Amino acid sequence: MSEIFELPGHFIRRLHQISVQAFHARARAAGHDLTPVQFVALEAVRTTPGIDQASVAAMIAYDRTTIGGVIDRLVEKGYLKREISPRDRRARVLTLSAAGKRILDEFTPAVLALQADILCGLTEEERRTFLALARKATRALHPEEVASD
Amino acid sequence: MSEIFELPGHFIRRLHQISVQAFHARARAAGHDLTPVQFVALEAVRTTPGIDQASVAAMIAYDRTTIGGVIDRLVEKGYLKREISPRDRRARVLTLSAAGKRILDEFTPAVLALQADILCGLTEEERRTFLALARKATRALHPEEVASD
DNA sequence: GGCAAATGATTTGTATACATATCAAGCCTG
DNA sequence: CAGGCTTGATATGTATACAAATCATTTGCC
Repeated sequence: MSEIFELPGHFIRRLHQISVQAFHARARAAGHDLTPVQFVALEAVRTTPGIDQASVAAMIAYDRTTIGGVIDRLVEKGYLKREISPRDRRARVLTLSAAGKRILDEFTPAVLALQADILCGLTEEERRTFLALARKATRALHPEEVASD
Repeated sequence: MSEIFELPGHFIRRLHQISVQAFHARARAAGHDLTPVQFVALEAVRTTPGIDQASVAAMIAYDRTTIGGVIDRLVEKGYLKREISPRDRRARVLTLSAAGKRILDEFTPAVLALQADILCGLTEEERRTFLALARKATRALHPEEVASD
C-alpha cells in the first residue's frame, strides 16, 4: 500500500471527516440542524456578545467570506441578530436571539459528549496525549488565536 | 475562554485547515495546481491502475459524488484517462496519463516533506506519537480501509 | 431465463472553504 | 483636512463534502 496513506495529512483529514460526521449524527439525534461551523460561530457570539463578523472569523480561525455565509444562515434560522454597529457603520454587530441561546444550551452537552465518539479507539490516557499534542501543534503555528484561557 | 475551543474536534479542524494550507503552499511553490484530494486520487490510481471511481472513493474514504467531480477535473487537466469498463458498462476505468505520472513523480517528494510543516510545533518523538494515535483512532472506526500495508 | 435487489455513476441541492475583487467607511499622516 | 491606506463586508468563482434521487447495468435468486 502507498506510503501516502500513512502520512499525518491523511489521518488528519480522516479524523476531521469522522469528527464532522459524529457532529451531524448527534445533531440529527437531537433533532437540530446545526453544523459544526454554525455551532462554533454561535459559541463565539455567546462568549463575546456584540462581536462583529471579522472578529468571529479571527476567533475561530475562519475565512471572512465563509463566516459571512455561515452568519447568513444563522440569521435566517433565527439564532442570531445582525445589526449595523453604531460605532462603525461598516461592521455588523452580532447577538444571540432567545432561540440561539436555547439551542446552544440544549446542544452543548451533546457536543462535549461527542468528543469521546471521535476518539473512541483510544484509551483515556491516549486521548489526553492526543489532545495535548494536537493543541501544541496548532498553537505553535497560531499562538495568538483564542488566546490564553 | 470557552471550553468548546479546547476540544479535540476544534483542534482536529484546525490541523486539517493547516494541513490543507500547507499543501496549497507547496503546490504553489512547485508551480502545480493540484489539491490534496486530487493528489491522493491520482495516487490511488497509481497504486491500482484500472480502478473504477467507486473503488477510489472506498480506498481513500471519500464520498462517491465528491470523487466524481474530482475525477472530472483530473481528466480535464489531462492527468487521468477515464474509459468505460469492458467488464461492467456502468463502471469507468481510470488510468494515469503520462502527464499524470509526471506530476505525481515530481510532486510526491514535496508532499512527504510537507508533513513536517504541519507538525513543526512538535519534536520528532511527539510527531511519531501523534501519528500513531491518529492512526489508531482512525483505524478503530474503519479497520478495513487502505487495509494492511 | 426473468425479475428484484444491488451497484456504478450522475444530477440536484446545501454547506463549507478560500482566493480575488469590489465597495463603503474609518484611520492616519502630512 | 485631504488623499492614501486600512479594514468590515459582500460578490464572484472554484473546489471540496455529502445527502437524496435517478438512471443504467449487473447480479443473484428462484
